[in-house]
Amino acid sequence: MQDTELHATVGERLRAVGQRYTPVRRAVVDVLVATARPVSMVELLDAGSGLAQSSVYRSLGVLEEAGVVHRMLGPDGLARHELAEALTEHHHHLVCTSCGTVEDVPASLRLEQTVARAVAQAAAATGFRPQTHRLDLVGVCARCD
Amino acid sequence: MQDTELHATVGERLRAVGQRYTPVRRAVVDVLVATARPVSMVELLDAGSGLAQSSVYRSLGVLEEAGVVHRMLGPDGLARHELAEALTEHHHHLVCTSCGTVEDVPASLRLEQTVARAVAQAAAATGFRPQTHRLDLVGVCARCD
DNA sequence: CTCAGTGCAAAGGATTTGCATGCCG
DNA sequence: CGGCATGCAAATCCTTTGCACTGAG
Repeated sequence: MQDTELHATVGERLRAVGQRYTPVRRAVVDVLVATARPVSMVELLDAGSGLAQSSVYRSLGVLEEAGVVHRMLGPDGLARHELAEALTEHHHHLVCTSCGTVEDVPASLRLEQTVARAVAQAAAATGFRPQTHRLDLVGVCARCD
Repeated sequence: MQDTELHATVGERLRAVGQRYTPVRRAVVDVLVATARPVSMVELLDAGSGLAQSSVYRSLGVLEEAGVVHRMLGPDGLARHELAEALTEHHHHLVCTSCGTVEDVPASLRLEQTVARAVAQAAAATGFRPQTHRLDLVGVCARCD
């Protein structure tokens, strides 16, 4: 997706939930687009020049409600944010237990099909209503190894 | 695994890392065994009669280092602990976005094989050294639905 | 003018740590 | 005896919230 198009989509989604696409929110989205992996608050504050911490937290909250960003928790317990899959594509994570970094890895079709089957099975057996799934590969990244 | 046997194994693992199997640690393990799903700190403190919060945190830390318990973070950002898979068996999680509860679901052989393939692929492509993986099905549990 | 967005500072909440005590080895 | 485990309380750290200011509509 082109950046221009993406920003337009983000704007639409925000308006859809009665929110505006403000400078801070745009700055946050820009960082997320540029990084293309779940980023921590520290990274966001470093990258987005001069943003107030609370504003970033609030922007992320709004963007999350709008379905634009997705929040996850890294192995260190710190929150990480990335663009929602609706704006990127379904992927999984390589979680480094050494440095805490989380990288994206594209999902394979075959794997997804199998997961879908497992999901359906679990749902049928337990009454659980699945919404999405997460597959994280936990280990040590090339840089720490 | 029998409880007796399990406690013996836990004791061994602790000694292997130069730690003792103390009353508090045993109490914590007892709760984890009885619950058979990731439990929050609150649940641990409620279940384990009269344990000091800090002691439980410290015990969990030691047990984690010994490879006896596994720590994860629920959708609410609160830590949850369960027995490590070496002491139970490989399984996945049903994560309820409504109440934050995490339930276990056994892993299917077929799924595991596919995942293993995906893991190997990712490792080869990125230099990532995988140690384990997590598959969480996120949705709403039967009780909240 | 009105109201949402922003920044700063203070509050909140889970987790960690310092320190004194008690127990096991 | 010596050292680790424990409990209590204080300290940390990430995150959230209160409040006043600013800018867009």
